[in-house]
Amino acid sequence: MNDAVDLLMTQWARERPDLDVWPMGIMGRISRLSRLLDRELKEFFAPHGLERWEFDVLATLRRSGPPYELTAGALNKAAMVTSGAITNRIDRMAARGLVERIPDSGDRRSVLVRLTERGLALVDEVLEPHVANEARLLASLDPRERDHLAAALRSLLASLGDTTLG
Amino acid sequence: MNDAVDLLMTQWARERPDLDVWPMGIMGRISRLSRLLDRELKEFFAPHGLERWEFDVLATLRRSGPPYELTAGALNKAAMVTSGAITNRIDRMAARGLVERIPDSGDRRSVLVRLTERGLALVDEVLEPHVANEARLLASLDPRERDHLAAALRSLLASLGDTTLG
DNA sequence: GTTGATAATCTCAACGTTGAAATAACAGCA
DNA sequence: TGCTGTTATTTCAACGTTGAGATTATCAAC
Repeated sequence: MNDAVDLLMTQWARERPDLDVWPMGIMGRISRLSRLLDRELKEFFAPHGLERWEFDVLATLRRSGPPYELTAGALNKAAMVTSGAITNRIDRMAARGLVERIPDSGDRRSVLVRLTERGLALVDEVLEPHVANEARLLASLDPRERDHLAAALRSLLASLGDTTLG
Repeated sequence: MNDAVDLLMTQWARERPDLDVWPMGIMGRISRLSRLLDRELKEFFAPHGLERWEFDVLATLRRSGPPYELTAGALNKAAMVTSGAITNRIDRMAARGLVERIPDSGDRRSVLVRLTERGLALVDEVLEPHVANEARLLASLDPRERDHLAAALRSLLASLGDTTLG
């Protein structure tokens, strides 16, 4: 089965036969997959009244365990966005009552962001169907392929230095 | 070697042992890789005076072959963005003299976007080092791993219906 | 205890995308 | 020829992020 990147590479082979564009076979696919999958997740979360970035923040706090709080800095590293973006996200989510800002008694420069009861209930309600939806999107891979794919991606991520969540 | 997604999945295993979150091992990695690689490409193009989206448009036109022109619609499908984004991109690139708008004599609703000499020269100058930079980013994978990874990603992309460039 | 360097967050203007509405042109057909 | 439905592009306000600077707090060394 061919995909859009095969077509793209065929075009390069014709136009620039002097170049071996093999890296595009991986880079191009990661980029296109990321866009396609983002769209799917957006569609999934919309009926739940959530933006994807909101779910990401909720999930990051949820999986950190009780008391479901992290500093703003930890959140922005986990989300791979800038500090300005996290301030903005926390503002909006606090306005919706999903998280609350708590002063960090240990370090007054820091702000702790804590899941409210409402935020906790929402993420726990959405989590299982979300994972099921992700499984649906990956259903074309059999279990062996999944493991190999995850392993290859892990090795690439680690080689690029992505070894901590913040 | 572990990566950030291993940590994330460990947290879920502790907090929600009832759920098998295996899909995150693939979805999370594609998402994080896409961000990391985007940053790297941005850094690569900056010294060449190019934004990543500019290079994408130039490359799409270049690989389509002489006369290096495509409709605005073909460009927005290839770039996976909306029509509004493409109008904006063409405006800016035309202002920089990298592309020009040509009326489509066959269909007056369409606009053909054509690489200028300057745009052609620029993309041909940047292409080889760009591919070399991509190869550097993927250098941790040996040739067999590359092929397997590309094949798994192709199969996933194709299963999601990404089989044409526009 | 003051100084200087570092760190965490917030602020805000610039940027680019989205999504929907507007405009213009095509195609088929009565 | 005149309708009707569809397609291609542009327009534009709303949205969220970036990137840099401002603010406030910490820490180590003097």
